[in-house]
Amino acid sequence: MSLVETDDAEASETISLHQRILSDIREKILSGAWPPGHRIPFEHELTDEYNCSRMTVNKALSQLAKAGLIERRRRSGSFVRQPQSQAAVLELHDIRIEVEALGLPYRYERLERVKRRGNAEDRTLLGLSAPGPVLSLEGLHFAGERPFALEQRLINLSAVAEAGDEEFVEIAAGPWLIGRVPWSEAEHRIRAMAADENTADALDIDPGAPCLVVERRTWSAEHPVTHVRFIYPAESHTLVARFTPSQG
Amino acid sequence: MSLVETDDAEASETISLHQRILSDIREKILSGAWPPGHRIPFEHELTDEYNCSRMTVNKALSQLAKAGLIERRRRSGSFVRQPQSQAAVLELHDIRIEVEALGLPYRYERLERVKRRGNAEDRTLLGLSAPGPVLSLEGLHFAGERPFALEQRLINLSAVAEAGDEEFVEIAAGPWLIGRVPWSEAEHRIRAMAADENTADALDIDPGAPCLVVERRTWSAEHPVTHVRFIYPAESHTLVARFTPSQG
DNA sequence: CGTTTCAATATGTATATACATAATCGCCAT
DNA sequence: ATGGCGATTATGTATATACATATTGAAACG
Repeated sequence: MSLVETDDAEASETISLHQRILSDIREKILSGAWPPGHRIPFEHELTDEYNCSRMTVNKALSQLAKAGLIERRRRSGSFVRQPQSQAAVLELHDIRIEVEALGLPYRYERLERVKRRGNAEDRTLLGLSAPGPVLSLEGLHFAGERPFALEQRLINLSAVAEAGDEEFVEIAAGPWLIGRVPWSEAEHRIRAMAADENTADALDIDPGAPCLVVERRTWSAEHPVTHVRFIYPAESHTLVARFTPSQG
Repeated sequence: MSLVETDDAEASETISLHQRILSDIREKILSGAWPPGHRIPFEHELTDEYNCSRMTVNKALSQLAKAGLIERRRRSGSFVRQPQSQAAVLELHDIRIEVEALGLPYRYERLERVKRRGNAEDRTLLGLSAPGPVLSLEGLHFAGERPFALEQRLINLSAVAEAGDEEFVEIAAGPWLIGRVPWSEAEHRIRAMAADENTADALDIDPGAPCLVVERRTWSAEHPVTHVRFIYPAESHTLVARFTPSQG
């Protein structure tokens, strides 16, 4: 592999030329040295600068373009783009992980489990057009002795038939579904809500207390799989989302 | 450009071979035809299947690997990965856009503007180590006649000196900052909160009513730029985040 | 003067080739 | 058996080359 030794005497890392070009340009843009609208050197100029072939430069620039940092125009060149609509990446971990990250013991407890033919509300939540069997689950996630989150879930049994045979007494359906369902799409809705009687009771908070609600609908191969609603007491949880322009 | 005609008699699109390989494999994975753990054909096999060079196949597979859909192992081949921790992309638009998308007239009204030497709280919020001048702003975003969101913002004047000369009476600082600051990083925190006296008063809701709070800290070239807190009455706003496995 | 045409140019896609690297398998010697 | 060693193999990176395509600027033309 043709690698490059950085001139740093102390820590001479070996990174690929591709990576070097990429991070060089990225740095110029993020530092503001090349402001939005600035024309990036032509491929043939970078070819000279880095003493490499055009393909290598092209690959790096294409990647930056795909990441949205630059815009490429035939015959004109490549230009630093105007910073775009803030899009942030929200990592939604398994609740067990989140709780354990707090250094607290995790426990799950099922409250309710009902198998039924999906009613109108079920079908709306799942996004099902035709009626079919669904599994409705309610459970509590604990951090230590305190309720951490209330989970209300619907599973489309037409899509995941085996789920109908599971009891989900001590394991939540989330981890169970992972690994049983292939790559899927998801839509999340995040909002605030006042705790109703049921919720307040389950979470051991006052009725009307503010809660953070995260709802997730999941599809696999175009078929609805599950709808889940997590309700967190306001104090217990903050979502964190990061935006970093195209790490690559 | 070497393009490929799809065999579809009706709508013969011309897409690049690269794109075709990419979407073919993507489809196989998302449909579950190639479940997690499945070994993808070797590059030389795909080379045969698509009758193209290894470079073309390699580029496509590398892209899928970068997107996290597959994992590549030297000497062993490429494998479909286990679906990862759900990471969703959260689009955070300008509030004006959001309001206008609702078909309501938008208006911004400044409530307060204070220039001061950053106190301890300011510095914590901004992530500033040294003291320095800051601009503190409070304003209301209206959708029609109803308050839509309360904005509380700090701007690090050491990073954006010109902001000190702006009044921000009728335009919010957000749109003003875009275009004046180069590409930046951001961290968002999302939580629920009960409205305090001030907030309830400004938003014309009951004290204690649930609110959705979005806080954003922004850095440009490692320097803190601004900290902003948006407070939405629970009814007025839902954040939507999507996860789609690697559109490319 | 406006319009059309054409050549120049930067990027887009693909090929064939080459060698590096990491991981694995099987062989061999202990 | 077992531990090490080298050959094999699939991927990783890079090159030189070729031609396609979109766009621009200038020349040619009416």
